[in-house]
Amino acid sequence: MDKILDIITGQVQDAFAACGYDTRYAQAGLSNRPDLCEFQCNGAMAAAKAYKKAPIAIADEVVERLLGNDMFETVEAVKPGFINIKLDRTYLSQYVMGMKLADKFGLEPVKNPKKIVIDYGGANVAKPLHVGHLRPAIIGESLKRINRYLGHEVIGDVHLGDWGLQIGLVITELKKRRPDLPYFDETFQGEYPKDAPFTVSELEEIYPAASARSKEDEEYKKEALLETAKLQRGERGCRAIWEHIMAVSVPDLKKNYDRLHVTFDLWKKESDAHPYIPDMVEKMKREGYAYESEGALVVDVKEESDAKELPPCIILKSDGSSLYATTDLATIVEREKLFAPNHIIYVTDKRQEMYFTQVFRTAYKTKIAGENTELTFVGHGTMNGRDGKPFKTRDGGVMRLSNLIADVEQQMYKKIIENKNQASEEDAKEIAKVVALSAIKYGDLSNQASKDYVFDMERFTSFEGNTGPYILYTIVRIKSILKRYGQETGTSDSVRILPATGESEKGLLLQLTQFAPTMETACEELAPHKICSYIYELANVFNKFYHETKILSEEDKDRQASWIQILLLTRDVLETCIEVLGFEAPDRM
RNA sequence: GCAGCUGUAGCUCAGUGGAUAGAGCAGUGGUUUCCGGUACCAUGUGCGGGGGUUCGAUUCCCUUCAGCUGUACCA
Repeated sequence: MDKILDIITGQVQDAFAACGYDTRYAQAGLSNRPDLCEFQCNGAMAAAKAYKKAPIAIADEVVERLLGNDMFETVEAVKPGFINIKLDRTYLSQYVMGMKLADKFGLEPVKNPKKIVIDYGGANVAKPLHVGHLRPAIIGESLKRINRYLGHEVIGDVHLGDWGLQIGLVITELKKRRPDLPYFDETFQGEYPKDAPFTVSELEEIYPAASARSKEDEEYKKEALLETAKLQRGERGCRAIWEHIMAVSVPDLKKNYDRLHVTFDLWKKESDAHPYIPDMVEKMKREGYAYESEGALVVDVKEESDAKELPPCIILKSDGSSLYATTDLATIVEREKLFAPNHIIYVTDKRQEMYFTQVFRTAYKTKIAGENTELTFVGHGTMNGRDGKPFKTRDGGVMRLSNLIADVEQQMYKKIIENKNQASEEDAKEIAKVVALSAIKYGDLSNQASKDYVFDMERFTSFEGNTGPYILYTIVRIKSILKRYGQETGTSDSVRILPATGESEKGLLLQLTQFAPTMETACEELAPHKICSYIYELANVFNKFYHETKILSEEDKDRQASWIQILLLTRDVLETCIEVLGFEAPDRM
């Protein structure tokens, strides 16, 4: 379906053209003065200079042409030169009916579907997921769903960190604690044990301990670097420990991501890029891109236009081992080979922006990434506590993701129990999980990804205000009415939407028409928060309508049936939106 | 030092080259038979400061102040 704004703009363009004005002045937009109109065109003011006429005179001429167009209820020129438009109610109701019958509510699939890889895990094996992993997971998941909804082919990749220093640290610490293990005996020739010498929780304790010690103890850190290099060279004992770490850690990570309804199509990891490294490095050297500097192998990425000094991109450390950039670049090699994507999107902390600038430039310069492979960095801000500082536990430690989720679920459970709407305690627990997820995800996604935000448990779990639970509440309320009415699905032959009578009803219909443009914008700008503000508005305008309209007791059955259709559409649009945001609504709460 | 980001109401956040800059929370006061009142309605001396471009700037440019972040072998 054509978008309503495009249709209006088309009409206005015709009018501009008929008056002898350039149609580029005819762009219509949503009104920023809802008290005056629904749509507006400001082009007369811009045109005034070019045509040396008073803006209001131009607006008057154009309006003259638009009067009598049955698409519009009113069209008027207002000083200094605004053209204000209200949509005809019959036209609007027909348009909304069209939305209801169309696939995806009339959203046109993208003309050129792209193959997109989204890299948004950022999790490291051997480390539990903590609150810092929340944002990339939530944002990336939503970007994946949005792009997919628009018709792109999207591959979500967790891209685990399993090849860096953190593994060396774990090996080193394990060696200190259990020197007797066969992995550390270089003369050992037999088979290593099948079971890991640690559990998940032990592993989760080992890493932080090792990390802390390496910051104080130079020798210890050197050893860890050595072990990392050994692992990357494929040394048997290190390799075996690495396998144990993977076996213990990956299922646990999956479990935690599942809990967030974050799913990946690929569980690739840094080590998967390892086989591509030698050839890649060789090629960079051969073609003259890479050279040795201060012992390391680097590629220059400076450009004339740079306002600041950009350090070269380090391809290999001076000890010959690979690092973050090595595997990221080799991963691009792999992705080009396996998928030949049009676009790779990285969702990580915004503090890594400069690093990704280096990697992207290196990738293009060395032709690892083709000219048609777009590389995009989506940097997200930090989740802070109420004090405005990075979110911590009460004693100042790093908050585990699972604990955070459990806290929110607990909070929701308390609220839901108070309602006494649930059949059983079991139901209440299930519902609490669903609502808690909406609180966490909506709380995150309703902020611009690039900005820091404050995680406020009280606010996010509230059923009032701009929150996930409020959105869910609205959906549940609609479902409840539909259930009582006895129609929870719409069949195409029953769709009849009458022209709106009240203002709140018209407002609801108008808001519904903005579904497609909102989705498109959110996709283009990689901005899930725009969907949040859209559904928040939609929920508001629905609740206003609901409050003014007694649906179930309406005696005019045609009118009532029409309202039911609007309710069905509103419910479906809301549910589609939260689906692409990455959460769902219960049937009651 | 250099570079980048941020600065909007008491708090948390939207927003746009245009007409009176919006929400939520908190506060206050309301809402005939309530389809879920976890709702709805009313109520607000705010775009860090200063220049510039423009018919028009919170939005674009310059400058200045404040906070945060980054700045070669961590990821």
